[in-house]
Amino acid sequence: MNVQVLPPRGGAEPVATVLVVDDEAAITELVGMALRYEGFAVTLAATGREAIRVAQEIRVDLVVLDVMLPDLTGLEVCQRLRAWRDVPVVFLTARDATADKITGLTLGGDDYVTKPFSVDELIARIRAVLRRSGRLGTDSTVRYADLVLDEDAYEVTRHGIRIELTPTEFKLLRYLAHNAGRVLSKAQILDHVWQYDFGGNDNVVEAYISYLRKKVDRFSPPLIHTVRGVGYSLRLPRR
Amino acid sequence: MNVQVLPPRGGAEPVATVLVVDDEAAITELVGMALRYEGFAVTLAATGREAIRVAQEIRVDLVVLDVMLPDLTGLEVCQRLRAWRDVPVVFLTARDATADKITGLTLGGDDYVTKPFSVDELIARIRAVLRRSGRLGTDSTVRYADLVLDEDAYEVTRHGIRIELTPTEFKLLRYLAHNAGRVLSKAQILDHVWQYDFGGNDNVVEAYISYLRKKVDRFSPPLIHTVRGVGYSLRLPRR
DNA sequence: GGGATTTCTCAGACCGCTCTCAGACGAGAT
DNA sequence: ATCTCGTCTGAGAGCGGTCTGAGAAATCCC
Repeated sequence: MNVQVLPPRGGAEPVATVLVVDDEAAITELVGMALRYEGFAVTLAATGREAIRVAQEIRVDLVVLDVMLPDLTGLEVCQRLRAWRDVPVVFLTARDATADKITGLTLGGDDYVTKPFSVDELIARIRAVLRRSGRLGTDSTVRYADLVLDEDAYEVTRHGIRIELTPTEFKLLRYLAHNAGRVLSKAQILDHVWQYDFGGNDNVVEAYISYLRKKVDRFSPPLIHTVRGVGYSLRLPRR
Repeated sequence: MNVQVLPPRGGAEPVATVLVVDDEAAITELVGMALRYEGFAVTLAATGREAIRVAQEIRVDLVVLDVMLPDLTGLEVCQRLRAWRDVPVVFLTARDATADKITGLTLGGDDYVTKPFSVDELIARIRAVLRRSGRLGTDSTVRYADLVLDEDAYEVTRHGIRIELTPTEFKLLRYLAHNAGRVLSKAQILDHVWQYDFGGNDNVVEAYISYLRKKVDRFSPPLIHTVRGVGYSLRLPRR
């Protein structure tokens, strides 16, 4: 029935160990909470030196690294880590970062995400980097019924027919697909899919659900269902 | 799961330990009483600091946390608790919300409920969060005779046939099902199923029982029974 | 810089849901 | 049988959640 792994991955061993480095506790909290829920083991650090110390003590599969830290720059931390052991990195950068600061960040299979980011987007990037580095399975697709969503190629098909989505539509559908069968409230969707500083109201979720329906549920059977007073759910129709 | 367990769960050990934090004694009293009745062990706190102190002294499985406390915000309390030990949280927020749009409340598998809430709704959310965090069985269904009620999917079936219910009908049936075999007065039902500030009269319960009968007791045998002068009961017919 | 695309807001329409009222119904008492 | 009181239920008003088109604002991309 449920295609995807829905429960928060019980007692089994973690998917991977992630070190989250940022001087803002709000950010490390946010990211740590979401990663733990997704089954990752998480360690937090507030400074570059602390990050390096931690990375030498425990095995880390990936580092989420703010480029602006109080003591060292993200690139310096990255270099010192790499001198010790090769570990993939996802950088966090300010939105207005100039191009020259960003170049070089994505070398070697790394990636970067600009603040303020959407939590789910960050996790998707983390997964993608882990896949590229061979630390996770290589399948980048999510499937539900005849819907196929390729997270690396940003492509969606139904019945094998290509569906063109805008970035936000894609993120919303990805979140729904990852939680297929589960009812998701508008607040939940806003928390995961939209940037963490989004201040608007949840009508925007209704609007995007409407857009998605026009594109994705043009085919039958409809997969996007409203549960009035509760939220939305991606699933096959029941009877 | 325990559904037919009717008495307020005798001497056995508690289902889980819940810390309820709110500066309004009326709220902590209300919630505490309901939780104890459901077999939870309950501790109350009126301030953020007190909550943190308590959580460090005793093992707590879940925290019910008002986002507006006199000393700290709910998020701050949450952050400090998490630094100490990972514990799931159900937040209480004001509905009118003077733009207290707090995001991220649902990120780590946590949830929130807006005031004024219905007591049973809050308890259902608490159960759901405990289930997701693996601190309770993972079965989200309640069963009685051929009636199955899935609290996560918001779905009800009888004989495996889907029954469409409105939100209030669903909550009422959930309350009846959790107390199957027991006679519940209209006042009791109003107190648990409706928001605690509901000002109307009992007739609304009669009306909803009537709706439920049309949908649920369309099948035989009838499960919803009137005990004249006392209340209602969900059970198999006698003799 | 300017055009195209995307995001977000707003407002209106729609319609399902909630709750009330009032009268019908029925059980139990006398 | 009749009365009384509690319960049931149809009708309907009002509310509120959801959907969607239109357009403003932001962003992207060449």
